[in-house]
Amino acid sequence: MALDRIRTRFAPSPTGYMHVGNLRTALYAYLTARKSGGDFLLRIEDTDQTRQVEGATEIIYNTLKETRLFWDEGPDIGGPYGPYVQSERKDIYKKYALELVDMGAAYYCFCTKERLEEVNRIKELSGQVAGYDNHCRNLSKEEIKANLDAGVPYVIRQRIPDSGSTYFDDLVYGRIEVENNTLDDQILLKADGMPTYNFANVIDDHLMLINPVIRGAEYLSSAPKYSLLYRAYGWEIPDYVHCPPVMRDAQHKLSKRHGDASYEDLVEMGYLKEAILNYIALLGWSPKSDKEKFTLEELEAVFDPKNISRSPAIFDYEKLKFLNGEYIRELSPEDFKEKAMPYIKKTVKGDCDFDLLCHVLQKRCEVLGDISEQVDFIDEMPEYDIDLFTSKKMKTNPENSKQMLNELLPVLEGLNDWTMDNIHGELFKLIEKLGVKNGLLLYPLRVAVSGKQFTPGGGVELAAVMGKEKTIDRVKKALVKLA
RNA sequence: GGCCCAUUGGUCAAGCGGUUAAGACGUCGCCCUCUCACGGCGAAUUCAGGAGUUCGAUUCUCCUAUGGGUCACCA
Repeated sequence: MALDRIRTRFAPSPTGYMHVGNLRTALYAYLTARKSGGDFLLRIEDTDQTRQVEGATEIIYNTLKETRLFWDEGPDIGGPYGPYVQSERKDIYKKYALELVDMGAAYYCFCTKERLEEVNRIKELSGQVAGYDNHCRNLSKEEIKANLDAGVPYVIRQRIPDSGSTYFDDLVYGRIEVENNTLDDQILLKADGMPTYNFANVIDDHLMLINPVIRGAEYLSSAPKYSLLYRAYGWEIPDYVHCPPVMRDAQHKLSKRHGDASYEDLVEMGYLKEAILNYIALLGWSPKSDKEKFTLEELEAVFDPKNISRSPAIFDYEKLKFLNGEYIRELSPEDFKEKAMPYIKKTVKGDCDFDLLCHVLQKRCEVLGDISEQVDFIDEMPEYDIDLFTSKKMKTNPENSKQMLNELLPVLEGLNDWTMDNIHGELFKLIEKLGVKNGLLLYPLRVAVSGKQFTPGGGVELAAVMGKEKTIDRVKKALVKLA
């Protein structure tokens, strides 16, 4: 349609958290704009006065900033088409609604909620489809004036043509056309003077020169009504990009209300922002190549809304984890340490070689949140059974473990410069002297020092991480246990 | 229920009339290895079903099934 400048918008309603599906929609809108050097704007849809949530807008700002989805126009930075908060645009909607009434494309409706409920109840009983019965469609001018003068509360409804059909074009779904008689005379302006989403989005998107309009697929079925509105005003109908939902499983959408993680939750669990963004970009969209790892900048270059999928995508934590692991492994040792330390500190209050610990941890960490448990043996020796010394693969058992521990204890005690290289050197000399396999000596050391089946790092590494005193102490205790 | 949309391995997906039906995650096996992991190699698993159209359908059409969305003074 309009081939002018690409302008997209992210228009969340402030609910108090960032939904993963919403974030993806924001991402797609952002990318679509950036790809073509267009504008990306932020608009807050807060027309439901009953659902105001304290601090909700801040969360939206923060999430977008954290993920580097910077906007060119928005409530905080302004812009030529403001205000960008719908509740501040009340007068604008009213003006346009009245204009519609004048044109005959909308009308005053004085029906009470009670009446509407009654109508729907009766319709349901008789097996009819719910919906407005057009009761106020043809009130006389006098009736309307009398009601208005008497201060009877009213809403303004869209007058849908009785016949004909309406279509719109979607970049991912193609052209969708429906019969007008399946459409309802929806409310445009509520009794409190606020517009409904169905009205506000049309006015705002037009006034803010938005094209294409990118949003969730739940609006697919109301889009024809919007076309009717655009047409009534003589405005150009924008192109649409409807994004399929992100699902928890085959039949449920991802939803915070049902316990699914929001963006903030994922971050708290220890997922990296870059990994989250990368993953959700791939949920319902795919590049024309095998490439899967993308920076935001790379996405900006290759993204094309035409490649968005038409079917719902199930959110797969396994894949997110994998991707997160990839991002973690790419971190510089310094960055990893900075991110990992808070999680390490949850279970390690004492001292140890944190640099070395981080070094061994980085390769074994998919989600930062797992770290706490991975290092929980460092401060305090866990209870363990001597069966742990038995490893078929290492050919160890409590008996030979005891032997080996007895062999390595004096070696460790005699070591003055407690570095990983030295420990490694001395122990391997011993291995050679004894003529045994590495594992036979080292596996028991690892168990003695950690009391765990799996640990980040082997015996030598753990000994180096924990220090001489603690290592020797634990080896001695293991010997007592094995006696 | 009406209307709209969708349907390729367990998951994300490529494909756009002729392919050995990519790739990734996950799973399994092997190698590496002082555990686990990382890394390397390999394997198994898919076109929802049925009619058409066509020399030929995963690709086009229709029907069925299944799933989703929507029918609010919520967005």
